[in-house]
Amino acid sequence: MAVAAIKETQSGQKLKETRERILDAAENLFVEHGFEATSTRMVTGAAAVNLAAVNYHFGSKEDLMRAVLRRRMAFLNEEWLRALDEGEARAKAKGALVKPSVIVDAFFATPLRIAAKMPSGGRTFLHLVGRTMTEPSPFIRTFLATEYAKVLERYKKALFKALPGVPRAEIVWRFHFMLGATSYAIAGTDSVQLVTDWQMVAGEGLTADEKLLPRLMAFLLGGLRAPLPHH
Amino acid sequence: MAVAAIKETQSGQKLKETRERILDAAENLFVEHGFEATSTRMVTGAAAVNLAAVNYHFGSKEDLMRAVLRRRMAFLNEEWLRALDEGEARAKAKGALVKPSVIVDAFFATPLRIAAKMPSGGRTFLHLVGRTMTEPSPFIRTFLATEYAKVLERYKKALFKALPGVPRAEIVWRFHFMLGATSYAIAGTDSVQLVTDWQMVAGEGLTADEKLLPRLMAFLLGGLRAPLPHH
DNA sequence: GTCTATATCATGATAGAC
DNA sequence: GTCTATCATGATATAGAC
Repeated sequence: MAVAAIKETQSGQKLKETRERILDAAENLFVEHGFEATSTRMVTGAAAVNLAAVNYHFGSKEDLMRAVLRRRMAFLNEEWLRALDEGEARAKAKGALVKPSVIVDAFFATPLRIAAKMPSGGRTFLHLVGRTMTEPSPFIRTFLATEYAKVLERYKKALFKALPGVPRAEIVWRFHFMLGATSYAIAGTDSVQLVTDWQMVAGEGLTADEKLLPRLMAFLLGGLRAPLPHH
Repeated sequence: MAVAAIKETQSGQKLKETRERILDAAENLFVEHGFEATSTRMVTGAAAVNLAAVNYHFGSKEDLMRAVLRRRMAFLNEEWLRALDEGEARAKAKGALVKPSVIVDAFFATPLRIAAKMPSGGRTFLHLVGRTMTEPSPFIRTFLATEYAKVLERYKKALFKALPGVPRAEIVWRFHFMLGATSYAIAGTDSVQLVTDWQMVAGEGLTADEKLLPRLMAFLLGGLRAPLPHH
C-alpha cells in the first residue's frame, strides 16, 4: 500500500473521529442542558477537541445542532417508513385494512425499539427525540417541521384510512395528544416526582423502565379509541 | 387626607406597577423564547423600565423567573385543591367513591378553565404552565418539584383511592402520560404541523381552539381506562 | 487540516449619582 | 426608587501561524 493511501485513510479516519466526537458530546450536552444553555466551549471541552473545531467542521453552533439532529433523524425516518410499509404489506396480504393499533405501534414504538438496540440503551437518543419536540428555538422547530414532514404526512393519511368513520380533525388532535404523551415520557425532563413511594432507580427517569413500551402503547391506544366528545 | 398618605399610595402603586410590568414582560418572553434565551435586557426593554430594575426588584434573573412562576402557581395550586375538595365533597354527599373522571377533570381541566376566564384568553398562562414542564434548567425543575409537590401528593392519593383495583405503579405511569399529553397540548411549542389541510387560525396553535378541553378530556380518560398491558 | 490567539460583542450584575 | 456608567465574564466566530 502506498504511503499516500495510508495518509489519506488516516486523515479521513481522524477527521471522522473528530466530527463524531463533537457530535456525540454535543448530543449529550444539548440533551442535558438544552440548546441555548450549551456553549460551544462546553462541547469542545467535552469532546476534547480544539475550541475552533466546531466552527471549522460545522460552521456554527446552529449548524452543529442541525447536524446532531440530522444524524439521528435520518435513520429514524427510514425506520418509521419501513415500519409502516411492513404493516401495510401485512394487511394487504390478508386483504384487510391496516389496524390503527398497527399504525400507532409503527410510529410510537419505533423510537423505543431503536433505542433498545443501541449500545448504551439509547437513553440519550430518546431524550433527544423527546426534548427537541419542545425546544423553543425557532430554527430547531422549523428544522424539525421539514425533517418530519414527509413521514408525518404518510402516517396521517394511513390513520385517516384506518379510521374511516372518525372525523379527520379528531384524528389529528389525538395524534398530537399521543405525541405529547410520548415525547414527555421519553424526554427525561420530568420535574414532577410522583414516584417516591414506588421503586425506581434514582435519577434514571421514566425511560429507564423496560416496561415503558407496553405501558405507553396501552395508554395511547386507549386514548385513540376513546369515545368522541360531544359537540 | 394627608400629603404623606397620598405619597405613600402613589409610591406603592408605582412600585407595584413597575414590578408587575416586569413580571408581565418576563412571562411573555420566557414563554416565547425559554428562560436561557431570554436576556434581562429583553425583559427591561419590553417592560420599558430601566436595565437595573430587574436586579433591584428581584435580585437576579433566576429570582425573576421564580417570581414569574410563583405569581401564577399560587393561584393554580389553590384552584387545584379547591376542585379536588369539591369533587370529594360531592362524592361524600352521595356516599360514593370519587370517580376517576372527576379527579382527572379537577386536575387537567383546571388550568384550562383558569385560562378561559383570564382577560386575554390566558394563552400565555397555558403556555407558561405547559412549557415550564419541559424546561431543562435545573433550578426551574427543582422549583416546580417543590411548588407542585403538595398538590400532586393529594391527587396521587385520590387516584389510588378511586382506582382500588389498579396497581399503583400503573396509575402513576398513566398520570405521567396524561401530564405529557396535556402539557404538550397547551405549551404551544408544536413544531409538528399536521394541521395544514384542516382549518386552524394561523400561528394560534392547538390552544386556540375552544374545543380543546372536551377533546383532551376524552383522550385522557380513554388512556386512563385502557386495559392494563400484559406483564 | 488543525490549533493558538484573539477580535468582537452581549451577557448578568453592580456602584454610585441623583 | 431610579438611572447612568461600567465591570468582569463568557459567548460565537475568525485570522493566521504551523
